[in-house]
Amino acid sequence: MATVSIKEVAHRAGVSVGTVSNVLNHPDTVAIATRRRVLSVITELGYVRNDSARQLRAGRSQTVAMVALDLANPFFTDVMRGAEIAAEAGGVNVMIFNSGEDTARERRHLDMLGGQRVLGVLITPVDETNNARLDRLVERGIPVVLVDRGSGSHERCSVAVDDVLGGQLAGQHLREQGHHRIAFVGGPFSIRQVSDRHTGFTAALNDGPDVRLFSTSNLTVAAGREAGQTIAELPAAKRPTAVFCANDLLALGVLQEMTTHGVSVPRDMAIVGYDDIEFAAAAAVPLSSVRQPREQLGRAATQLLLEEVNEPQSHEHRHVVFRPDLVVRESSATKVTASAKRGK
Amino acid sequence: MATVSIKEVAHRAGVSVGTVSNVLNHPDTVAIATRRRVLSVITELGYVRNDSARQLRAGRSQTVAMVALDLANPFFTDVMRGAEIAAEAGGVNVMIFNSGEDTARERRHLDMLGGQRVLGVLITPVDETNNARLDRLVERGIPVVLVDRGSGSHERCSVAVDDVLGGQLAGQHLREQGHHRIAFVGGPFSIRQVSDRHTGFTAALNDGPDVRLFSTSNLTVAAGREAGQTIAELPAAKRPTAVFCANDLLALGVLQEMTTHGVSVPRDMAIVGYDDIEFAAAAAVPLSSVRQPREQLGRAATQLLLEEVNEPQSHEHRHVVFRPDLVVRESSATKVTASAKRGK
DNA sequence: AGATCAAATTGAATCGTTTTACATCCTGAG
DNA sequence: CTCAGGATGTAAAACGATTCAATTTGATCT
Repeated sequence: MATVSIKEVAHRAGVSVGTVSNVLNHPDTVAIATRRRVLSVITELGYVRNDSARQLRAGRSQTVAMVALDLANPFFTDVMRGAEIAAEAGGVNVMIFNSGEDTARERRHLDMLGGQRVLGVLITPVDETNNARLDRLVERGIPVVLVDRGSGSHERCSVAVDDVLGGQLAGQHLREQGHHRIAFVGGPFSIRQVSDRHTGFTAALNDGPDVRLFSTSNLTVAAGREAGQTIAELPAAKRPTAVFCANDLLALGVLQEMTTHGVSVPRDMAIVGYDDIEFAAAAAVPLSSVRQPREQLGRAATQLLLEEVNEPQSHEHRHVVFRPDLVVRESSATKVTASAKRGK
Repeated sequence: MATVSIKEVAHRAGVSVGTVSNVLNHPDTVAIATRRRVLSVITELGYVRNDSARQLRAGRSQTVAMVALDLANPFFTDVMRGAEIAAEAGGVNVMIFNSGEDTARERRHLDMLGGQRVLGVLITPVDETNNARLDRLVERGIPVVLVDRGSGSHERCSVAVDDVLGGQLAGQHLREQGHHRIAFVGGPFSIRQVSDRHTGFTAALNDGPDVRLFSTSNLTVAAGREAGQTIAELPAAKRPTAVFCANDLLALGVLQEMTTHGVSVPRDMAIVGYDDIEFAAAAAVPLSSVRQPREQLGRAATQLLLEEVNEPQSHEHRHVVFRPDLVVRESSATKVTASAKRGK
């Protein structure tokens, strides 16, 4: 309960507070004997530096904050992991906050971070368009990096993954497998990711087969099942032989419905998802999926942030765009290479 | 860039710093005209309180920390959500940290939290046994609440869910369904949750059928599939007609393998999982599962913490144990009530 | 011994708030 | 007209660390 300060340590060690501080921050400037004495008093009293005082003096903290859109989504926990790794390498701490897609909560968090004088903020904002609060942080010298929200803005750095390319990869793959009747399952198109993936997908098939669109109202397994049922009930001759889904949840729903209706995957129907969530590999028929380098995303974002923190004047804002890649598994393999590919 | 302080505001408003502080903290003690003037200067200059200074003065922050064992696990994100709700109600902030089951990382986080003088800590420690660092926090007046780690210790509060009871619920349920050959899939037993669930399960069946044990080396879908294969390949006459799995991932693996081997669920085989993860309801055959009140866990933990913070002297440490409940879905329903029960 | 210089240590100022004891002003009661 | 006492407002002292100019100490060289 008695919180012990540097002054008390100094007194007990028979030195001045300045010396104690030096032991902590510039150990090489203090004589070895003194250093040892001070250190032993420190452990004896259980002294712990008061970071508030430290930060007050320094003018800023040693912490960056990540404000995630939805921590229940594994995408963000992976990004977080990457951020933690990069932060550790840079000698700073990461504090995680969760906006839960709630503007008010996001606002509260940002205000608080401003008051805390954090080093910088990594954020996937709820609202892509109105970022006044972020601008205010930047004005006050707190750099902000956007994650997975590539507003081409030149005001700040951003990291993102190329969703158009992701769609293209899926399209090329299915085309190479010789499919002619192909469908896209996904929606709503107001979500940039969805429309980008669709755009890339159709582009890859532009001189080939038409893409039939099955629009969904959200990105859940249930929605996938609904679409899957519609598809499975089509007469076999008109039914697509391949489906690309805007995310893995949809794909899993479609897959289940195919199984239920006796449509064999991949023989009668190839399926490709997006995100490569953990369950993709663990599905009844392991699911092909477009993988995003999520951890890298977090690492890169943090590195950009620290760069800006450390060289504010020479820093130029950059927009890093990563390439996703396609993980082919049984659900879309022409020849079922089966267990060999059943990775994790 | 020019970070503006209370002094500047005071100067521009033609008052003393004390008055500005009062406007912020005791608005009713300052004349309405002055208050307005000060407030307008504040917004004009974009002044933001420096929390470091505030905390230094106050001796503590207005933040509680939650150190999660593994944020990639939805269990903890739900607990987190509960904690956030309760914290908000109590007027404090929550900072989330992730130890990722890594002792070193946990240690670093705890040290940092000590330095930050947080109000209190919610934690699921990596190591159940050695909590010296937690003791040190407590000694220094920072209360700690254990989450899902019910060390009967009288040193601190804890919240947990009764896993023995959870196992019992599953056992009773399967017994009521008239099953005679019953199996338990799970492991390793060094994990308390696993052994508790097993204990409760066998207890519920003690005067009835024997429980055949299929031990796994971890709690993944892959492990579940392995066990499922073994089970499915038993001659139908000796094969269990019901399986209780130590968690949902195992259950999903078992379910897949049954489907593959043409064993109909639930007709030939009932399956019950544990955790009620989001995918449980979305599985090909919606999965019965034992649900833990995870959000409540977080809420309760935070409330205990805040209680201890606010009344340190009168506070008595408590151990709150929640009751899980069984969600019956198709995978274990005698009569398939089908779509009616397909709720998310 | 005295001068010189590097190494070690000190003391005070500083960061931005909050708080407390005190001063000032004003109003209305006596 | 005076005075008590409530409203307002102020100045200065904390809070705990870091830093920097100044000082002391001690060793080395002549």
